[in-house]
Amino acid sequence: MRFLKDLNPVQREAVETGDGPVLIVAGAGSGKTRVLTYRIVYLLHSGVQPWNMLALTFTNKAAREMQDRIRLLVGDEADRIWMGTFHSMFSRILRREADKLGYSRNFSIYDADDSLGLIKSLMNAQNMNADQFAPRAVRNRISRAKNAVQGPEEFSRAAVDFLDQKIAPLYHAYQEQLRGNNAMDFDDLIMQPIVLFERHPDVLEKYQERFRHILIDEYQDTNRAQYLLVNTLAAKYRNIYAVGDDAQSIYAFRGADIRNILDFRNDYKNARLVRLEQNYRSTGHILAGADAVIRRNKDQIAKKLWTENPEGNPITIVECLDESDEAMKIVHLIQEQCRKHKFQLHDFAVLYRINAQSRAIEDGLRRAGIPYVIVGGTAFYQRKEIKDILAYLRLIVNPADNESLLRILNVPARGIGATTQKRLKDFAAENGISLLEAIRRVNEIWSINAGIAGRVAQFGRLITKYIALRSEMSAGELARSLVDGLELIPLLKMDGTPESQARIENIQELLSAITDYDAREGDDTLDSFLAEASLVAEIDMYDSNSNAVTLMTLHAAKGLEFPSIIIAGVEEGLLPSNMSRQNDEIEEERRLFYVGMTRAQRELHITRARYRMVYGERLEQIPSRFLEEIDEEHVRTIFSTRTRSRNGNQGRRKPARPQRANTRSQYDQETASSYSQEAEIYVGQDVYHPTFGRGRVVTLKGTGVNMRADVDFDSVGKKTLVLRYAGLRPA
DNA sequence: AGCGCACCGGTTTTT
DNA sequence: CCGGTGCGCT
Repeated sequence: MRFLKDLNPVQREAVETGDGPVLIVAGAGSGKTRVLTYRIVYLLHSGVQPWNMLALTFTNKAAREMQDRIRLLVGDEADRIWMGTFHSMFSRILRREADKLGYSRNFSIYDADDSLGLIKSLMNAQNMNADQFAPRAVRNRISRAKNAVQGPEEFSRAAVDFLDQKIAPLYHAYQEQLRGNNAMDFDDLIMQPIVLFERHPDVLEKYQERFRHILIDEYQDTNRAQYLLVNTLAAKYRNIYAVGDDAQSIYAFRGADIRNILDFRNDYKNARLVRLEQNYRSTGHILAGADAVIRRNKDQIAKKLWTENPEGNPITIVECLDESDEAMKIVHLIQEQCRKHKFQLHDFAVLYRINAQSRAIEDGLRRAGIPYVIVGGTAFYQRKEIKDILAYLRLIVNPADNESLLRILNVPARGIGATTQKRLKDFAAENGISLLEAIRRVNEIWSINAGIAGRVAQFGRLITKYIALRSEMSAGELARSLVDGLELIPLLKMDGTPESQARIENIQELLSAITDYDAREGDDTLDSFLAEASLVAEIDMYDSNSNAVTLMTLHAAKGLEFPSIIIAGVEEGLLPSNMSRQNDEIEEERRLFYVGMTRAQRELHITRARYRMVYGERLEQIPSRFLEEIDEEHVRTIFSTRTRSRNGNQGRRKPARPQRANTRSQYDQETASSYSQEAEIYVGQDVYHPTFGRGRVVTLKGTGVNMRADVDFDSVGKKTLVLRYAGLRPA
């Protein structure tokens, strides 16, 4: 096994360790991904069949990248390993076994928004005052219960405080509605498999035999339900290989339970423990500074990170006046380092605590003409126009999905309002039928007058038509025909605003994504496309090769690394967030800061502002307590030299040099978009597409993952393709 | 009955 | 600066 020579002795021990429970405590930058990858290759070499492994990662992107690396080492065998997030892997299992749980295999997956909509309508139906209980709070409580594997009954029995007692019947009703809609929420994708395995020991045994080796990445961020699920699945062979770092546990708010990793050796007696402590990523100053911060936390698995890397430059703390000054200083930092270290734009990431911070930074970058990509914010699949179309498609695939139906019943506007909706709902409830069924029988509902009933019936016929068309068309054709039939694009065109133009482009992008998915995956793709679409995270679409600075939250940065990191807004109230009061929450914020610091390879800059607009009010900010925790020897501080008076004409700064800013950004946009580094596609090039054959690139639009090409094909004429999906090759 | 407009309130992080 | 809710108009 030649590849083992790429590993240091400890990594090698981690890779070659025997069967049974294993915990790899992998410090930041210690080669965790490499160990996990080689462990899988090692298992394959020792005779384990690829289909006997289940590898669970934190993001789809991580899974994809790992699969790519394994493929380079062992070839196509890699594709037979089940590798993906908990949510996508278990939704696959659930689809196969859905009937055993009283669902059918075409169930819908509800995201947090869909769940919230359902909870709101339940609260309305039960005349619960939304002022008393925030629907979001109810949803979060239910989600937490599910993460702790509490079904409605257990929850109800355990409910002691007032709020829980109020929520218990809602939880019950919510779960019933989900079942009625043939839908699962995110948490169900973990909890329902547990239920499945409890009720059907034969099914459990089938999967225990199947997945004899289970590997889990980012183990510190698993929740109780995930722990239990893996525990059940691994009970027979006990080959559980968990990799994680307790110091990087940052998802407690979503149910992650750090005890899973801290107690691993209690849960699995005679588990082997390997500590990866040599850091290959960061310079000495950065690592020492980060270590000084994280040392303050109690409750840790003992470890001491070290590195043979050079000391490098000290960590720089840049004091700024306010958020726009901060943005300017970030621009300067980027420009200066590009000159000094020959860094390129994709070598930089700007990290922040909350998405709202990106606005000011974006403004600064835009003004300087520096291209950037944002990870997070409003994810593509969360956009209204996209969710609307997906709701149509979901309804077509799963006619029981009342929630999706309600979303689109009046989109685009058909003159079917709240009152009519209520009447339809009542009729459906009285007769125990789905909303779509009620719509088909709208003539029997006397309270709905003829004019409106006509429009309702028309909607019913539309959906019925597409349900029938589904067996005759590919998913791509169906979606395209639907968008045409709804006349969404002409409707948006009439608006004429830049936003509606962007929406049109988003819709077209969605259509190409479906078409390309079709071309790749073959038949029955609408189901699986919809399932995958609900589970993509923004980070999954992130393309690190684009010629742009990356902006994202500290959470999104987990698992990534960049030559140069800038952490913005390191102030009390922001980092640590003022939502965190108790000590364990402060410790989580500290871990978050630690995660951010340890993303840096060569340069780490931290900015903070003395004043910041919060709630439309200019507040004086105090430096984060975490800054003092970095030993002085690793830090250099640059104080703000500017005075407050300059801020007086801040709002007027824009007209001061509009010409120059505009030309610059136009220039950059052009250079950025006429050439795609990743695919090496440029305008005028002859290309080859797996489905459409030969063609020539006419134009390129967008940047990064959104980059699209108009290609003139010999076979089918002109088509717009999203490069990320299209698989174009230079011909 | 539905739609458009104005105000108000509430804001972390996300599979 | 964004969305949701409530009111008044059509």
